[in-house]
Amino acid sequence: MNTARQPDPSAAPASTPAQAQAPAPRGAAFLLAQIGAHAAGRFAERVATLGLTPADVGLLRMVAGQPGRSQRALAEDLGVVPSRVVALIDVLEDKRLVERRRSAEDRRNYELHLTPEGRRALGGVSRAAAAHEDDLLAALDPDGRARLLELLERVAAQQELTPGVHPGYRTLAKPAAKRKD
Amino acid sequence: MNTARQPDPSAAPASTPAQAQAPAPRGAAFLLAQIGAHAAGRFAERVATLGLTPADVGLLRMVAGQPGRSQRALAEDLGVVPSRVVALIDVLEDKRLVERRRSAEDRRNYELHLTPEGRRALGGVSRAAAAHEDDLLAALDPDGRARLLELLERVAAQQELTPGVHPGYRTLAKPAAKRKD
DNA sequence: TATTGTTATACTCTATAACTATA
DNA sequence: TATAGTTATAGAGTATAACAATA
Repeated sequence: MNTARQPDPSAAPASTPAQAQAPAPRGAAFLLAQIGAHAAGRFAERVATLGLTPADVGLLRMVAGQPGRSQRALAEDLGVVPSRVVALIDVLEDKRLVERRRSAEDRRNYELHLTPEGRRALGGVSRAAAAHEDDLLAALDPDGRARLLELLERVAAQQELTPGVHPGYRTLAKPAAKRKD
Repeated sequence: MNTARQPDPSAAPASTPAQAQAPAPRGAAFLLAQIGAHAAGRFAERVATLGLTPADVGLLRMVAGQPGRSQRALAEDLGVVPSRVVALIDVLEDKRLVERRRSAEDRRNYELHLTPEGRRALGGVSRAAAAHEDDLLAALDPDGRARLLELLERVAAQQELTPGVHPGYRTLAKPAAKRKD
């Protein structure tokens, strides 16, 4: 679906002083953000063919990894407000991928479990993720991929990123400069 | 901020096939998306202290790199609709960072230029970006950073990502599964 | 008639806060 | 009174499409 894409280098600027300042950021941080957004977008396209959003996938994985958690616990892990988990789980329950079971111990909360269909869906996701990985890293041979993985793992650990949870659930860019005129 | 974190293997589902399937994605593609979103968020926080959003920064850089472009040309480069560029430039013009000048050749369009203040702001952004890079890659020594950069550049090139433009302007996650019930 | 830029409108997503049911 | 979950409401952000000025 995303077709138009040529950078159009024909319209190159001749000689601008600002050109020397910040024409295009070429640091690793920028590349990480750029490639990361690209990767997220491509992954979203892939799982969309399975009828899922990236958020759905994250929830499915979380429920699969820790069955029986409450919605509130999930909300905390994801860094979102409980009401949002309601909507997310509603979708998955409508699709019969996740089940709400009233807790016997404390009947206020639910225990979330995957249905057999949910497990099947997660299998499809795994295949999509593998294909995604392969496409995204097509530029690198197995050795290059291993080196990249190792470097990324070090960065993620130092930045204290929760394994398996990416911050796409929280609102990223906050208001920044709220002008009052 | 995210405190609770134990995977709680005690609650292990004994024999759930899904557990072996996808508890937490640990591939490079996922890490790229995770770290990328994290990096984007941190960068947004930094430039917010300068009164700018990441979108503002991208526009400023683009105008600096190729002064005199029209809004429509910018819209095409960014992959957004022209009406959005109006709003983006409005903000920058209100802040006196960018100037609209009527083109003499074709009075329908504007030529966009940075003001001196705009150049100053971009200098601040460069400093913020450098600090950001340093913080983000604190886990790596200069050699590790160089290796990471080289790997990322190869991936970006193969994926045909436009240098200096990240896809944060377009709507990323599309509706996916629009149910009709 | 075609094109640049603008404005008006609608839609989607998300958080806030009030509400219910259990404890 | 406190907590898990739900619902209602409002706000921000964005695309679509109609519009004005110029070519």
